[in-house]
Amino acid sequence: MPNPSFPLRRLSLEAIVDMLRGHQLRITKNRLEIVSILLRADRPLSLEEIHERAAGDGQASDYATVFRIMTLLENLGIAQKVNMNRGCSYYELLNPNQHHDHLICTECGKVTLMINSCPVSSVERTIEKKYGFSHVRHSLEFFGECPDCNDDYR
Amino acid sequence: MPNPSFPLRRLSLEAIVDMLRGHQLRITKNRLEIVSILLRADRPLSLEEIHERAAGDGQASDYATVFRIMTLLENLGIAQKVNMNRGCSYYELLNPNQHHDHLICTECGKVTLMINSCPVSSVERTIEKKYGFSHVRHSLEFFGECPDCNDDYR
DNA sequence: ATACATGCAAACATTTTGCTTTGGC
DNA sequence: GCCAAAGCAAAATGTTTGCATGTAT
Repeated sequence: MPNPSFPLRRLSLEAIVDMLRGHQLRITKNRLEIVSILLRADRPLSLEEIHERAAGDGQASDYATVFRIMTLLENLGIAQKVNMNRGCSYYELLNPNQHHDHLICTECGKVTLMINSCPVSSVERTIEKKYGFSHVRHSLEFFGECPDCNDDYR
Repeated sequence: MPNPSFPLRRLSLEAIVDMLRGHQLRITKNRLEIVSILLRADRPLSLEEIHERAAGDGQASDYATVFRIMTLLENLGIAQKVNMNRGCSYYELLNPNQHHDHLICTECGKVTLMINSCPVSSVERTIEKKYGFSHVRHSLEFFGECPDCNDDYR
């Protein structure tokens, strides 16, 4: 589904709106609001969290609409699911200029973004050659106990 | 919950049985069968798949029992969930002597195990120091299109 | 005006729990 | 025999769809 004619070049509301337009998709209040919420988020959000935050600005947008918009953004390559090892899906926008991985506390759930230290990106091309795969991407999360939750010395 | 007095030293039915005993847990037909299924599996299995395979050997064990046994094995550190980016959880046994990561085809779902090439394990200690986390582990999956599914040149 | 997007409601899938019965120790 | 584990059934949770209405183009 991602249309190579309209790549996302930077992470901004305007760039995403342009991409939607490029796919003949409509610019609606719900889409603008959800993208805006994701742009402001400092960690991946669940559908429920997105739904709540959208409701904060007035009347709630529908949960199914949140689901459909996130599915759309995912199919367009604008957003992606993040593995939080929980019972539901978490989403974040995909920044074409800056990759990051996640460090997640298994106790309190706090998410630390690890920017520009990815030990894996360079391996993807190697894997494509070695295994004959194409379009290889990765999902890398570290899980552990953050300093606040680690009670080894209490 | 994992009891340091009874670490899993190798991946075998006997070693896992010993670990269950060490925790005063009972050795039941269901537990033996599910561990045996997981030992035979060459890829992570969903609860439903485990349930099906267990049913194959006679009368079906209960789905809730499969769930409870997998939750137990996970809490003991014998098994772990693997992120397959699907609608349900997949489990595999954790081999204390040999780490592997996964290469998953987004089209057909085929899973390739990548043994002994993990580019990340060595980073865990660094992350513990840098971020003050403890007991850091990781989850790393590569997603792409396998040679059979890649239709770029057809 | 014409689709596409939304809201609402319901269906579906998966996970999880309560409680009685069974069986490992 | 005792208590943990299993079986059964139902609840809880999260995801997905159908269809009538609203709205961006």
